[in-house]
Amino acid sequence: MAHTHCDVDALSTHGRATPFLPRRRMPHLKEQLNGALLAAVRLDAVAGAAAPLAADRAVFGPTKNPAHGDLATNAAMVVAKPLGKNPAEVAEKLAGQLRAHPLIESAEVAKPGFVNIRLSTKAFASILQDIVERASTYGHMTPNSAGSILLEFVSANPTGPMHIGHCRHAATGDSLCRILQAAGHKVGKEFYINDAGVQLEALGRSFRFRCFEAVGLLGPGDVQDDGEKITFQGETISYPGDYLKAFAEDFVANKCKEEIGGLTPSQFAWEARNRNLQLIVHDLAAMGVAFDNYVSEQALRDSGAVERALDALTKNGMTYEKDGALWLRTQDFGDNEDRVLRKKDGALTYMVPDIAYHLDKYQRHFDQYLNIFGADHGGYPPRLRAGIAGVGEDEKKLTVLLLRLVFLIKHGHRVKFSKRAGNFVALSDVVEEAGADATRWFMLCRSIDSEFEFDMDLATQHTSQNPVFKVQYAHARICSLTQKGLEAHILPSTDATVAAALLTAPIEREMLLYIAQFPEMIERSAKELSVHNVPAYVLGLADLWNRYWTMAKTDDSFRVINSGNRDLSQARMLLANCVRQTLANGLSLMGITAPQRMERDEEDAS
RNA sequence: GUCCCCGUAGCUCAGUUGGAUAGAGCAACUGCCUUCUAAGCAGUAGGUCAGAGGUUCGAGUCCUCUCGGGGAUGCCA
Repeated sequence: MAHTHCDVDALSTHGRATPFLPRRRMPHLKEQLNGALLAAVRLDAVAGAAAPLAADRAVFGPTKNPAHGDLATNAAMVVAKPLGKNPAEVAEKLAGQLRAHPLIESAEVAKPGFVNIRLSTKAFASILQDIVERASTYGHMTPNSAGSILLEFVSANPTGPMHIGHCRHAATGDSLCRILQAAGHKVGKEFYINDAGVQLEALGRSFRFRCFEAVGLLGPGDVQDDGEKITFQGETISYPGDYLKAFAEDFVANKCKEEIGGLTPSQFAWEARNRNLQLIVHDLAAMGVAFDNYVSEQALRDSGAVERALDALTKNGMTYEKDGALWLRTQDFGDNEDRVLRKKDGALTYMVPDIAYHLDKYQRHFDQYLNIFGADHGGYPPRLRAGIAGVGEDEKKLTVLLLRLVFLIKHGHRVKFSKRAGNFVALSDVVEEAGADATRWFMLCRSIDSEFEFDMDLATQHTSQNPVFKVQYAHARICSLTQKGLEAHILPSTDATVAAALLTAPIEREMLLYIAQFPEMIERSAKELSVHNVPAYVLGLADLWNRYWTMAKTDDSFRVINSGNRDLSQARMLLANCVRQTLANGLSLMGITAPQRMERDEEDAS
């Protein structure tokens, strides 16, 4: 497992039938074939006693070479060794069994012991039929057929606007939610607001300074500004960015000096907090991301949850006193050393509210808890686990994904940013410049374990080979084709079996096999908690469609409409619609629109 | 020091619990629009999968070691 997270297996509950739940749907093609494979291996004539050894490793997989058929299995090789038999012999027996299966046209043995199969017309028909019947839910499990998950992501501090890093978090979290929902999980999206403690006090000081500045309350010697750092009445202004100036000017607009001067520090802090939060919600909305729930740290503190968590930790013996401080045994959960919960001076560390928050999550009884943190928070997971276990909950239900950094590339160079100077690449700027669709695409297309360079010059290209537009274009083309078909009275075939029998061109078979893999792709993404497979998948499908499309440019016999054969035209129209549906479903997993039309800009065309 | 992640084409990165001849996008070169949208397609070129051992029918993938890059290791949050 490549990811920086733990207990992935605990999340992979899909694909395994839960006894109390009905089977969510008919098994898809690959599941049926794998089932048939295992049944065949289990026969005494094939592997018999060795079959259990094959249960995990023997599967059908796609072939890279068309000469190897539609699908291939390694089952014979897996099983031959423990049986002490020749893989080719086992493969021959296995192939003999598989040939009898209605979804299998032919089964042949190849070199070391592969069994290569070709699918029957019935199998190809079932692919088409499945998509027609399931439409926008094709590839999905029945909703809520798998465990519930509370997914926390972004949780940006309400101290300023969101930057490009949050962008990746937002896109990843939202897409992961969609993938997990498609895999049958019930998912809650949650945002934790760090609106208490020293951070918020610092925000209040900064905002108070800007308000005083805006209303003309600054006294002589109040402000020191050496270009690097601003201090106000001897205290550092931690958030010097212009956004607080704008908030301040708006806030003081209808207020007199006395009114401003009479406000308490916490009133300033809360005012700034509210305005920042509003900005965050607004920025997220621009990306199409919305949360189901926002949890305020301050509200948790007010409710007494923090004290309760601390009490639980001490009561359960997960803590000890040393050097006048209270420590948590985080080493038991992989930490290098134990961590302090209550400092010598009596103040609690940030860990306690965080643990209280997680206790609050657990009290809402989800099956799993999933957090997306920045990779710079790599120290968190062991501490959180220790805390969760310490309050008597099952820390194995927590999975933490660590998401790596994003760098913005403009004109071929990394854009430098410094939080100190208050200049950073704002999420809103990225979305405004590249659009929500392209932004989401690029934020999703890399494994979360890789740092990634967001190339603005590529993302904003509408004229060149921008992958987002390529996929959307393929979708729009099929919509356009369907429209043309309507005008020509060529409707998608309603008989999948007839259609499948006519769709015999290699590229057509390739497309059918490809769209048949969509459900597996979702399952795999949900199991691995990864998002980057989705863009890769839809791009691959768009490529296939575009290739098919262009073939008709030079060979009329590949045209969908006017192919000279009405049944064939209708069969191809059905295939086109199934490809379109799969593209749309894939884009939907990323939260990217699937446009019906794409008009070419005059500017872009030049 | 310890732990985690990364190292694959000129660049950015995929590579499905170990499978057959290692892929995509961008960049480069050559072709293809009287036709269902050329925001497209075909072809060419580009690789000691960081390195060395090991495991086996079979390794980019698993194990060990080495070398590089990044992150985590506060009584900060």
